[in-house]
Amino acid sequence: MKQETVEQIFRAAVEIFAESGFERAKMDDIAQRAQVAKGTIYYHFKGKEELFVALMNSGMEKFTDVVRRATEAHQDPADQLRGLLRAKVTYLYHHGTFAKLLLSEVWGSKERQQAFRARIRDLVELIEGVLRRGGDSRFTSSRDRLHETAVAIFGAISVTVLQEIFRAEDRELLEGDRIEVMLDTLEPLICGALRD
Amino acid sequence: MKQETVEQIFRAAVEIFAESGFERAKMDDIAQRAQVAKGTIYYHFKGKEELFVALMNSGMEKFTDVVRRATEAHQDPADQLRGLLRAKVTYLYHHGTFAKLLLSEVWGSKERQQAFRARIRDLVELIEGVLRRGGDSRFTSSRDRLHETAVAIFGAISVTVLQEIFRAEDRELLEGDRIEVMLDTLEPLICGALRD
Amino acid sequence: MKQETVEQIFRAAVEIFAESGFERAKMDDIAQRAQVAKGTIYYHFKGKEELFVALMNSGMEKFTDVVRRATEAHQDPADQLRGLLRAKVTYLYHHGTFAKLLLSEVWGSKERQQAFRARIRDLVELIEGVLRRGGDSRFTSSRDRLHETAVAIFGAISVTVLQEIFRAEDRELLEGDRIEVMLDTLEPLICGALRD
Amino acid sequence: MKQETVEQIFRAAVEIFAESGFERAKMDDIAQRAQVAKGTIYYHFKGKEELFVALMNSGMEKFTDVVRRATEAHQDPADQLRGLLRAKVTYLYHHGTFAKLLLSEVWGSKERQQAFRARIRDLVELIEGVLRRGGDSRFTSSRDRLHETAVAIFGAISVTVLQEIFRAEDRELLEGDRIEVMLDTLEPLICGALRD
DNA sequence: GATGAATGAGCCTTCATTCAT
DNA sequence: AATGAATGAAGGCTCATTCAT
Repeated sequence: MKQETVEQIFRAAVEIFAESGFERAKMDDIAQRAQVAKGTIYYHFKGKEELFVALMNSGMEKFTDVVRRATEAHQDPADQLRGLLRAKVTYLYHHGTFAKLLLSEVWGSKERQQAFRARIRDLVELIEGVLRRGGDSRFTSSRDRLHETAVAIFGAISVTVLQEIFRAEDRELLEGDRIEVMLDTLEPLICGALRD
Repeated sequence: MKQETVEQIFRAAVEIFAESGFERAKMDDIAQRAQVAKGTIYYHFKGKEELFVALMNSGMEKFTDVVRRATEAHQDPADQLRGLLRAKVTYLYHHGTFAKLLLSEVWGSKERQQAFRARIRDLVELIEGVLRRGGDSRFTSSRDRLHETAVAIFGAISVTVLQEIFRAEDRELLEGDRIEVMLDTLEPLICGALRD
Repeated sequence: MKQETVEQIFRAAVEIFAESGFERAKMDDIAQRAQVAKGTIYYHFKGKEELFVALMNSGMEKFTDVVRRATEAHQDPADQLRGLLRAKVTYLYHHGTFAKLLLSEVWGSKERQQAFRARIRDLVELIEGVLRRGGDSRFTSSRDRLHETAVAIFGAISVTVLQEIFRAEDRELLEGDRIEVMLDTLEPLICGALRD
Repeated sequence: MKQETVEQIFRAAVEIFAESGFERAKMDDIAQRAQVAKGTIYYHFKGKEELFVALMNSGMEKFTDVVRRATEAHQDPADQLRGLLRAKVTYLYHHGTFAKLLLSEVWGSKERQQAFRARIRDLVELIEGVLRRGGDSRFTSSRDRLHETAVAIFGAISVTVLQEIFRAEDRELLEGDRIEVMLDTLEPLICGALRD
């Protein structure tokens, strides 16, 4: 069993889905990009939906892992938050194709999207955990709104990176130092959450 | 010329588009909900795309107006920011259908979506303006990252409200006081932007 | 609303379904034969299945009506049975396309086929009624097996006609007097049912 | 050369074909039920069609043999007819899966189906032979319609049994004495053919 | 202004068959 | 002998759009 084939399909699928969104993405295009016959996709995945879900789960898992590791590399909650921030921004900026999917295909009531949101919750909880540990060592008035705060931070980061990605696409270049600009922008905003 | 007919179509379209997203929304359904023949829609709009764009422009205009008025009702930048925040949160929470569209249909490279992003820029610039006025009165290191900060704030607010909307839908109720919770959560985060 | 279009589709569908059976029949072919766009079929019928069922119901209704009228034209049970026999044989022989469907698409457990069988039951009950009236006037040992007898008669007639139809197709001609041969063959067999 | 493998495929194929009919039957399902890889089927049979034909021939052969033996066990034509009747009814009732195929896959103009009909002709000729011998001993007006009569008898028996099978499936039980009921029903009908 | 029947390109999915191992 | 991954032609169904009335 060529694990390779599945890999090819996976890679092609991320690209096509990201370029066109779930609805407009054509199985034909995915097959073509993967250099595989259309039937081959259906040999490995039950259908478009399943392929997408598999993709998202795998993507979110990788993403969350990277962010989690960057977080756990530090002890101090403030450092953790900064590590998390940098990891998330960097990852999303360098996986623009995934970043677009992240914000465009989550919303909606279909199962697929609900499953997606469930995976995002893991990430939000990661943020929440850091905030909680940060808040323990000091007094925090928002102790009971940690979850909401984590969501807001998640949104701030995601939207900021996405907007930078579109900016870069318009100018047809990805500047490395834009990451630093985003970090400088987001850090004060977000780290305020530990001080309140 | 019945302006009424166009109104009916408009109202139906917002609902259908919000329920299903642009791609899944069917002209048939819009026609049915508007109690109009399908051909009638095409008599008034060039096509699905145009109908959607018209909708978005009108929606964004109303939305931006409300937020702008709430901002300009105050003098002090901090009050302005708080006013803007409350207005945006309240509006989005009460126009969940519009809120969903806002975050799900902006991303993508199609003209329609780019046009949409252009309208969002107005809103972001509104935020940016407040930040600028707030920063003028003090020294701010992020003076040159006002735009990025505004985007981040926009994202934080939008995602927070959207997540609350889904939460409410899961529990099948819209609690009024959730707005206060969101405000309490977002205010410290966002207003930090004035203090940095 | 052109009732005509539906008629065209109907006529084309009977032909195609009869030629190829339900499974092999292609919507494309039906559309082509009906000189209608494929979408038009779907505008009038929910799908292949529904089209087929509509067809069958309409076909069986017409068929049963003809047979019923031929039966009720007589008073004496024996005459009724002969009338029924002649009507059924003649109708099936002249509607070979329908006759084929009758025996090839009834068997199977799908809903469609069960619905079909339900319609056949009407016909069988018609036969059963004649047998009952015929049996009342004499003593009949098979009084309690009237239904089974009716089914057997139904089978004898249907299979006989169908075999003649294939015979005719092989020889590429439909001989009118074959009907008389079939009647002469079936009458003694079937009318025996009244005498037992 | 494992004859066993072919046996497994054969057994699985009968089941699947009977459950779904030729068209809906999937090679995948046959392979799965036979606990064999799909390729294996193609190693032993040229394709779906050939597999089915092999099946039908083998099935019809077995069936005809049973019926023939039951017929030849008697001397008197009337006894032969009764023996034939009992054998056919019993066999079909106990091989419901085969019985369904018998009536659903014969009709149609495809080679496969014509080949099938040729095999059925053997059976019909068996009946015809009995009738001829029966008629020899007496005077029979239907002497020249023996073939047609045999076909009618074939149809009466087959349809009756099939209808009983479906009845049994609906009630989810196979009653042994239903066979006697069918025999009691069919005997008078059929044996009349000898007396006319 | 409004209608709704008709259109047909487009897309997802199925499945018999092949073939390298 | 047997396998099962890969294939691709085929077919059912959708839906935005058109147009005669």
